[in-house]
Amino acid sequence: MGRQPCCDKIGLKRGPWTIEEDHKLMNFILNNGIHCWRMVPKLAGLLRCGKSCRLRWINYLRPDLKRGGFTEIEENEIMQLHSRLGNRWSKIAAHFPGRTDNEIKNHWNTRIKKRLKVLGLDPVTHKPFEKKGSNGDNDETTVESNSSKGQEESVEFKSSMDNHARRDSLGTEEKGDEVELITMDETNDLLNNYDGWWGSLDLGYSWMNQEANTINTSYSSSFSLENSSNPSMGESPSLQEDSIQQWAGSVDSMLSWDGFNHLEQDLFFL
DNA sequence: AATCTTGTCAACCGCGGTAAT
DNA sequence: AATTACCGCGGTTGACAAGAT
Repeated sequence: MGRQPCCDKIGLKRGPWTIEEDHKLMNFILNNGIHCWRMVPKLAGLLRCGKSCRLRWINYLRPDLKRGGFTEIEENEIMQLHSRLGNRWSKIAAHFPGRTDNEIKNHWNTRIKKRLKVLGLDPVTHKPFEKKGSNGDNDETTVESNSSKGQEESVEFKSSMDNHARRDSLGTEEKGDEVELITMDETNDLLNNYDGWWGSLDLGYSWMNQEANTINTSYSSSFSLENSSNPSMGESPSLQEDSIQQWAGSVDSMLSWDGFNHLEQDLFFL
């Protein structure tokens, strides 16, 4: 019955991608576009599953990717969007051309989340923590302004994040996807708080982000495309041919993506 | 200098919705 | 209509690097 299996999954390579594999995948997509991910590894001569190829393309090889650290503006926007959308990273990423959901998710989990905690804000609800006891451990709950409604909202939000089905029941419209976590007044307070604590957080942060911004800008000017949408399923390869060829030229001139990445990181932390 | 701890991020896993048969 | 695979998403893991001891 049903469909044919995409691959037998036997003898498929896993783990980090090599430069050679990257080039094979890039060359294939540049020449053929993407019509069906399950066919990509076969046609490109890769011992990977289509899923792995898709992930590698989206998160690393895509020509319109914006690399480097997040700017303060971007981080603020991520927090604002997260307060509205929750952990729907793909929705959040849609607001940041050149950024991947994985990148934003990682940044959230490794940086922003911790900063919120340091400031006594619950990364899930974006509201202040209330210490349950005086033992100083992480046993924290969220303050809900003595509002039972607020408690319900908080609980609902948490469960909604755990329930995948809910995310799709909200509809495809952007507005429909937004979780009503907090009221508009609360949102304004939240944004004001963000402005306040971002300004006072760490003194070195602003210049660090400026550095990152500079690098991002210079990188983007070299590699970003006028049309930032990536060649995707069902899209004609010719749509972005010029841009992609331009990008491909740039890629070929690099020793490797990894090499460039490390160079960029070195510059970033100078 | 060696070891341990912490931070970062690429890649994988598993799930739900959708499409193909 | 039922079954099965594909796609996209979010959660999690593990390798590596950097910093601390």
